[in-house]
Amino acid sequence: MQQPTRKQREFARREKEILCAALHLFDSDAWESVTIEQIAQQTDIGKGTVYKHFPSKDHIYARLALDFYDELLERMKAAATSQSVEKRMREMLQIAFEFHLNQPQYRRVTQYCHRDDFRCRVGEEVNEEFRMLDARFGELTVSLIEQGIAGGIFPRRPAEYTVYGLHACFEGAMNILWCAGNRQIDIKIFTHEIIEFMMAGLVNMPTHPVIDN
Amino acid sequence: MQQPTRKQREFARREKEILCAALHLFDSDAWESVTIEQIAQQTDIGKGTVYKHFPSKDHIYARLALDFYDELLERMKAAATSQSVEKRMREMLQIAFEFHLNQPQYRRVTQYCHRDDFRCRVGEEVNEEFRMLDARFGELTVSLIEQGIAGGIFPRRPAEYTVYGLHACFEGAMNILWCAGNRQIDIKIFTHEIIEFMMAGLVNMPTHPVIDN
DNA sequence: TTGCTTTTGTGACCGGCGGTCATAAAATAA
DNA sequence: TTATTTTATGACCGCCGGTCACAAAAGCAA
Repeated sequence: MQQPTRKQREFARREKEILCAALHLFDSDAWESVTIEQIAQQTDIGKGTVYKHFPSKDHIYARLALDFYDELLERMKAAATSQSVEKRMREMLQIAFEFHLNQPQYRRVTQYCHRDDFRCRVGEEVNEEFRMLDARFGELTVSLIEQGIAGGIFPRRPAEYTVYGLHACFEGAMNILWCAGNRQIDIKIFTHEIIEFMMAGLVNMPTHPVIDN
Repeated sequence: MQQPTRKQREFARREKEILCAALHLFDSDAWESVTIEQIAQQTDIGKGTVYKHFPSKDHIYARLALDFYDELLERMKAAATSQSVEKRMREMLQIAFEFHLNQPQYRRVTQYCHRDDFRCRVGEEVNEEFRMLDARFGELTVSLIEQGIAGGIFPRRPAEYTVYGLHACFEGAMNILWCAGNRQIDIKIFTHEIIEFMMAGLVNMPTHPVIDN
């Protein structure tokens, strides 16, 4: 495989600049009103050049979200190592919360990109990237839940069902944090409460009555 | 206070027709592309007439969501009556899920109206209605949690913290249900799992160490 | 270095939309 | 029936996503 040419490197560098400019501009309540023209001006290129890099505005959102989740997944994988299953689960949840909270500029693109009408619009190729990401997040969590079940810490039930509660709670918590607006929520108390709630749910759900082994 | 005049009744009737037409049109992935012109045509009125009823398109979304939540709140209040606290909590959660799932046409306007950038745009009067609704939902849930704490069913902790977990989990669950798209989720299993998860979390969270009585 | 060809960047343009407003249509009062 | 007031309306405006004809830059051969 050949090294990228100087022109290809220049193209890639400019694409990163577009994404940086976009993310910076999206970091406000007016994120949906940000125009392609504004992104082009902030990147110091022509408007038509943006379309050389991205088929549509939605693809800019998608790329930003995919890059964000790619890195979150790596961080969570790197953390799930040495301690007990329960500690690893807490640590993974903590990392997930902190990763979101430390990069609030991504909040709108990540929320927007969850929507299935959005995913319809961006087409099959980008959708496949999202599905693969979802699958890898699922694998990571299900695997840890299954280790917990095997170790007797979590109740015996299908891990792919148990993950529903974790997933719902995490996503809802992020929505609440981002939608808090001017309502005063102590973020540390909130995330602590949510993690305790999740762990209490995870550990104490009733054993699934239909497991046959 | 005078009875509304025939003209005022006619105006109110037409406003309900506009909302019905809008809801019907919003019930697809293309909901954001629905135009005021289309709503006007479906209602058999002129485009300018829509603006006699609603200051902006966002106000149409807002009114639909407010009406939806008003009715949900009444249903949940009516249910929280006779049984044990735990049964009442389960019943309230069940009602909340069923109410959403039985009226999927509201899914997009309800999700959209949670966003704080949306709430900034619709102005203070509509925002106040949303805040009052949020407060009433909070009161209903906190009150039931406090009854559970007093009855020894739920751990002693500030109810306004405990509600965080419930709130996050419910909101996240609805997001997942609506965003499932073509992914196959068995809705009955999913909602059952989520309610079990919530109840397990609610009942088993550690007692809050800083309560002083 | 020059001239020709190819590649790439660009901003004028197009079609469509939210929202406005001048005016037509309808309602009311005398 | 006529004049006045009220209300509905759709042409219009400004703006935006996305396109494309062409200008500018890059590459190549002589």
